[in-house]
Amino acid sequence: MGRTPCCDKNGLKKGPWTTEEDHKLTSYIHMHGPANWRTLPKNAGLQRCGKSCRLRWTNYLRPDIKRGRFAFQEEETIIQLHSILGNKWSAIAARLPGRTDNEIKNYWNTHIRKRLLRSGIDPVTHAPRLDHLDLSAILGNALCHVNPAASLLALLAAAGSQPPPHPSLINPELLRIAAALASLKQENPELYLQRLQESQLAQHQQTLTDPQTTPSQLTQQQQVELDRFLELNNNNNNNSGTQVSRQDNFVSLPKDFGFWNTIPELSDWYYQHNLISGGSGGNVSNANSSVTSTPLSSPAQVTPTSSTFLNGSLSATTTTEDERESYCSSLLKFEIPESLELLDDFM
DNA sequence: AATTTAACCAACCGCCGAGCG
DNA sequence: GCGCTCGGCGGTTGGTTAAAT
Repeated sequence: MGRTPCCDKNGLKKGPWTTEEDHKLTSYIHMHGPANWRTLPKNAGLQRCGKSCRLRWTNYLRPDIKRGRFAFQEEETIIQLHSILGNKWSAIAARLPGRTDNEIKNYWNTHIRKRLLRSGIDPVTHAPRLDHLDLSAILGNALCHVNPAASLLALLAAAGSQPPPHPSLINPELLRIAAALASLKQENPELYLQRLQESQLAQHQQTLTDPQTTPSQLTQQQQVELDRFLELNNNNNNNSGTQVSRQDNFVSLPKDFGFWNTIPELSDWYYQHNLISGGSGGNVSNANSSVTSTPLSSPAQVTPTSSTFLNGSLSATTTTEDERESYCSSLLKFEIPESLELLDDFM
């Protein structure tokens, strides 16, 4: 009944592999193929468990493994896929040729996760998180490179305004608006608070952070998200320099999304001017009206791809920590249409 | 120069579903 | 149909190296 045990662990070697062991394993698999891990160690002359041999082969010795540092594009893909798939490392690895699940998992835990946290993004939900936001870093960056009005953001956040300002405010133009909002808060705090209370942000955030357990198989929704992402990636790769139609690949900003909904007049103004869709206004049809967009109903908010937003300013092969971190921050910016100047009237 | 701390990553552990006997 | 193992997976550990004190 059943099978004989995979291996008797007594007397089998553990720990790091020697080059001699690697050579034995590689030679055997080249001759016989990676089949029947139970009998492989004995046949190959290895004092190892079959499981250990399989791990060594799949994670290190396999000839198609791409060693070395992750390319920028790979990192971006990992972040995107993780936002859709969660900690399904094998599923992510299946879409990154040459990378193993173990390698991706390690890289996520030691690099990407920390970088997202520093950028104020929850690495689990991929949503902006004020409690993880390094405000001093953002403030410093804004003061040096963007616009002093960023300080208003930090001040608002530090003052505990709820819900927290959306990171898109890091954009200089939006920072200008933030300054006006801060002024509104100062001059008419009751109206300001009323706007905040009318927000449905909490409800939306709950849908973003629904702590459901992850099944071993992809859910139908995850598969849809993944297909959408892969299709978008293919389109971007096949049409370099050509922006993918958001109307086709993204669902425009929901009306109850983030910061915008904290100021209903602001979001209404956008709808009325057809800058975002889904509300009383029309679709995103204006080429200059790429306010923001997000895929529909993902378990976590998915950030747009770099090719959509960076205009090729950052090469796919640039890999320094500073550049990557800078890119993470840039993901938090959105393009603002010139017509947004009309907001001055609104203010 | 010595020690401590942090970062990295290969390898192990334990669980689970599929499938064999 | 049942018991068991295999193969795969995600989480965790611990050894090694680099950086900081």
